[in-house]
Amino acid sequence: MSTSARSPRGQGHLLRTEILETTARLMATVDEAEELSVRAIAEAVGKTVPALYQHFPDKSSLLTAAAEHALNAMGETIDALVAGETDIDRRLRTRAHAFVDFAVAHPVPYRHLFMSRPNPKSPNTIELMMNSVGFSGMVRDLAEAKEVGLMIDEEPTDVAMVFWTAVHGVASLLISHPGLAWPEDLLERVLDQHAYGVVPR
Amino acid sequence: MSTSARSPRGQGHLLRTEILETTARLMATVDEAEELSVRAIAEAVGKTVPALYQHFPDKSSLLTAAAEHALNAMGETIDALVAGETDIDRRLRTRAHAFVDFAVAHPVPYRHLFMSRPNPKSPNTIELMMNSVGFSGMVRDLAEAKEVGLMIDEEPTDVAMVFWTAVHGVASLLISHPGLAWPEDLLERVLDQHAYGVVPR
DNA sequence: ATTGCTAACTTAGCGTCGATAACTTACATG
DNA sequence: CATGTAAGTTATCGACGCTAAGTTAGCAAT
Repeated sequence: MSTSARSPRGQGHLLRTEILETTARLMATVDEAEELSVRAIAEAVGKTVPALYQHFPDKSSLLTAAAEHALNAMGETIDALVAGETDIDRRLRTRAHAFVDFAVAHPVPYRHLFMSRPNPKSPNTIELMMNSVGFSGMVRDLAEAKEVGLMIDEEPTDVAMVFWTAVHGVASLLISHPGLAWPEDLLERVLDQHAYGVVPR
Repeated sequence: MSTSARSPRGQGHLLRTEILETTARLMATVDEAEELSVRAIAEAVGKTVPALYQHFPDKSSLLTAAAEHALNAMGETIDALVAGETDIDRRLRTRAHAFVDFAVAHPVPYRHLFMSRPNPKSPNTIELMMNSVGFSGMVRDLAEAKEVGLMIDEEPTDVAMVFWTAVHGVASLLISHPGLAWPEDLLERVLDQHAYGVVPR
């Protein structure tokens, strides 16, 4: 087994970062996170399997941690996109689109984070999402919309959760069943229905 | 290995039914369909592993076929519930509730059918759902709503897909993250938002 | 009644996997 | 220079999906 050089004393945590980056990279080469074997990851990193288990309690936790990297990147993307947008409605739609775009572009981490059974040894992925994906920003937008009279009198947090539930539904179906004849602009339709409803005004 | 009697000549397909029923039963004892091992299923059936592989090309197809049984049962439940309901709005809400109730009550088959990567060797699960879960009935309801002026001028099939996307989002999140602080009556909120929107009237 | 054919299985085993106990080696510190 | 311990490796366990090859039971034709 060809292994890379050992880290200097006290720098063992460097390996952790390398494991995460390598795993995140390998995720893009596969259809489902679980398809990655610990052995394959270890070989790509240049270490042996037990070396990985010194940094992560089990395979699932490793995959979750690697997927978080991608998630955080999405959070920053959304923040950047929304920063230049003053219109509240546009801001909310931008968030939704960025989220679905991320899911479709990175189905492996998305599926592992939001569509798999949560691993009790890993942090709760929904809380993760709320902290990293600008959920609080979304709540803020909705609160502002309510103040300006653009939203009905509901709790912004509740509306945000309902909103995100639907957006997740879109992402989830697009990922699980690509190539299916979804209505064109499914997301826009979902957003419109959430905004105006289907009962005639 | 204690195996059961061999089927009479030409009745080998009897085993297939028994495998499916046993697998469906075992699914309720586990947190995820993939946790069931082919060996465990074979033992519960009272046959050996290769006997199972004469009826299903691989493990995933076996699990899918077993999950369909439960799905069809749900379809019949929905039909029965809806039959006695004349109000269109109530009928659509009944469908949604029955669907989510099924998902929460049978998370293992639901997850396998709608939240896993589709197996090319198995029938498309979304089409399965559309045929078995009263999707066409839902489209009919929406068309009727449109005729009576209860729904805006949109294609009923498209609206049904958007509608179902959101309902699936609810089911998916309730399953993947139970015990989380979802808004009480999350589904009712989703349905209301779809009906009336969040933009004040 | 015996033989042959084939459906309905079983035996045995391959390669892979996640995980771990037990050992080794390099290095900072006294 | 001795030594403790961080940072790894070696070797292995039990379970898994799957399959090639062998076996047995029952019906059909002679």
